[in-house]
Amino acid sequence: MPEPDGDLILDRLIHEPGRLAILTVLSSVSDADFVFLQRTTGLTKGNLSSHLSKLEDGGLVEIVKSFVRKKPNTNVALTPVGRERIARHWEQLERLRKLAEPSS
Amino acid sequence: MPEPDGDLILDRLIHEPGRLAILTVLSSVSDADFVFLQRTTGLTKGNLSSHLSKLEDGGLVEIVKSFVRKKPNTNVALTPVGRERIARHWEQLERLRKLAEPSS
DNA sequence: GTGAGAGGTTTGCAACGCCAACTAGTTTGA
DNA sequence: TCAAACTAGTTGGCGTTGCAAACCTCTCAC
Repeated sequence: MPEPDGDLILDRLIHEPGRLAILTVLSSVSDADFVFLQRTTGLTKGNLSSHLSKLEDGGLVEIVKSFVRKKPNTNVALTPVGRERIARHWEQLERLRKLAEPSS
Repeated sequence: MPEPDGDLILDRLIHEPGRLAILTVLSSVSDADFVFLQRTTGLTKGNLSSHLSKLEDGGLVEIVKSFVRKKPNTNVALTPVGRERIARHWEQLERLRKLAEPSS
């Protein structure tokens, strides 16, 4: 089965809209806590929780749990790997979009 | 539950990598047959078939089946609606990507 | 006619996303 | 003081999806 164009394979872990939103927010803030992410992405708690687990499993983010003012606090930040992979992902999308432009 | 940014909701029908690839190819060629799409997208037949059905159900593409040199031939083209929706989708992605750029 | 190949479609299943329900602890207030 | 309400998440159940393998129908070469 012929590959389409070499490396135009989109990373599903990143591509999923919910996670893309999370990663996008994280790209611009260095780190964020659960509540902040929930507000900015519009995801439900459950959703956000499971997406974060997957991103952590994939090594894209680092999660640090602690207690802030006696309440549980989940802090999330991109790992260097995550930062690189999301950058690559945007490049892939850009490349794909270019293909779609009929030179017009 | 607060909406994240109003209309930054990604269209899942379009966003799915396989279909994004199909739509991207179709954006640049006006119409294409099954085999051509399979080659350019790298999808398997089964996959391509089911994705095309979904795109058709969603009104994004028009599918015309006929016989070419006695063999079945499936021809696919974007509908005006499809063309518009994929354009909007790229806009949404662009907006999202902009959010990720920390002004650097 | 028989085998190989083209051009797809259908099926079966694992993985995924999503919401609702639940857990664990804290604050409020009667 | 003790229960109701709130904060901050996690887990479970379920429907949907994507994927590849198996299958189908027809054609052509021999």
